[in-house]
Amino acid sequence: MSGRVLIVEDDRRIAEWVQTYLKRAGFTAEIARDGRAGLDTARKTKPDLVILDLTLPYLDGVTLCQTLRRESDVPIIMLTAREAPADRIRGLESGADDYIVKPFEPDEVVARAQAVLRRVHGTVQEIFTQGNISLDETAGTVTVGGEAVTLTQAQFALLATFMRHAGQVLSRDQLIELSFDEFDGFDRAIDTQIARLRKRIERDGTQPIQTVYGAGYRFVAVEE
Amino acid sequence: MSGRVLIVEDDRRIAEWVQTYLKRAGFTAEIARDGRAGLDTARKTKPDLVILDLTLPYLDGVTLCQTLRRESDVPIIMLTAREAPADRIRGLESGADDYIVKPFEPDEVVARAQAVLRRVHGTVQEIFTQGNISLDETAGTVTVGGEAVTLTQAQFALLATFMRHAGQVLSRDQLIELSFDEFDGFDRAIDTQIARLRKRIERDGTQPIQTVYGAGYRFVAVEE
DNA sequence: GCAGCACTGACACATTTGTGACACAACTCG
DNA sequence: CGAGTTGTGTCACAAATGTGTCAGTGCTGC
Repeated sequence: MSGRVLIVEDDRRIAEWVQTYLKRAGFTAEIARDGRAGLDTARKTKPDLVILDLTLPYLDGVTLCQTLRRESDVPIIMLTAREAPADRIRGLESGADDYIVKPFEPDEVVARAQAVLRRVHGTVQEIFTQGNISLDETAGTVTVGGEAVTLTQAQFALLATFMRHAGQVLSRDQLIELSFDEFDGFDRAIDTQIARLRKRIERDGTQPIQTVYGAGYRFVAVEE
Repeated sequence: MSGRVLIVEDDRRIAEWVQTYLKRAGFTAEIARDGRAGLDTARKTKPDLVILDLTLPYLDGVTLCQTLRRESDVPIIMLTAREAPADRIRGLESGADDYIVKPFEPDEVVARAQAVLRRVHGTVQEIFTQGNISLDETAGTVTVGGEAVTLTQAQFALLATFMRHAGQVLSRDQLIELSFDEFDGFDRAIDTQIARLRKRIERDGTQPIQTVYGAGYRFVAVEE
């Protein structure tokens, strides 16, 4: 379950804090620093979910929320500062699907985000393309060079993680953390899965998954 | 990814408790007993992470946090007593990256410390460029004159240290301390690694890594 | 200048450590 | 039960790293 989230929040620290936890939970998260930027970004990137601070420069949260509501049915979670009940009401009236009161636990944000997405969509659409490999999270399909490839669940999750963090070196522990909810086994089990995954996605000598000796693995796009 | 942690906490018992667990997890941990000492130590030793009690003698946690923030971007974890939400907000607003509510499990401190370090070193893309050499810590890649170069872990860590302290003379001991979490071997082993590193990053007579007789080595940028 | 010393570079080697391959057993799900 | 999937153990191989030795170079004091 993943999704593209837009965080509209003027306090950089809070924004990045939320972003981090969302990323760790498998989301892709973008930040807009004020209301106007938030509206622009939302129109352009069409995120799966918007997390919206109530008090924002240029264009306040309520107005932004109403505007977005008129244009799309993107789910919106409102961050309301203080314990001002009036704010919550205004938030929900303006069309938010849920609200979180500051101060909050980051885990709570993740949980609510997942809940809202599950509620609204059932699932979330995600398609990655890197070089000749493309992966559709919704459909659960992978194609290499246009040709369909079948992967097991674990291999699929691994590949998704690789494509989401293309170019980065990922340790076995990171791969486990990012790919599986729960995992029991030594980290060497990853090697086996990587080997199986390689067999299925490598084409005539290309090496999309590189071994970084002593560190882990790295996925890089392969040109046609 | 080294881990030197500074613990600023007036309760000796708690401080040593945390210290023990951090050390066991592979960190190097130092303790300062009050705010002023904390500030001094932080300035002198430049730790990778500061764990900060909110209530401190001489200089309270919030003030210390703000001061540190102005001077550097060292990650800060705040220890907030009890469940005072106001404290958490003040903590985060003053620039802390994360907070932990007392009473806490020592394992939690370790986990958060690792998370914060991962976050800071991981998401913030660290790319150094000096002359024709550029190094990407996230991707684990090095290019010289635009051409990719593969290095081993040790050589990569060494080069990263050099680029981080470009122009400075670094003794072998300093290089070891700054580059490796644990290192077993004589300091002459560094010579071998330097030699191997030079072979890979020198181009037509340039000497990015200079030998300083009797003192150590120095990295200097090379013009095109 | 020059001898003597300390330090560094080069290189081969042995050890250690990490990875790939593969077979097998446990497990899951229909 | 049966097919497919997944983690583990083992082995062989590859890569990396520290050490030892020796030659060469830079300093120092006379």
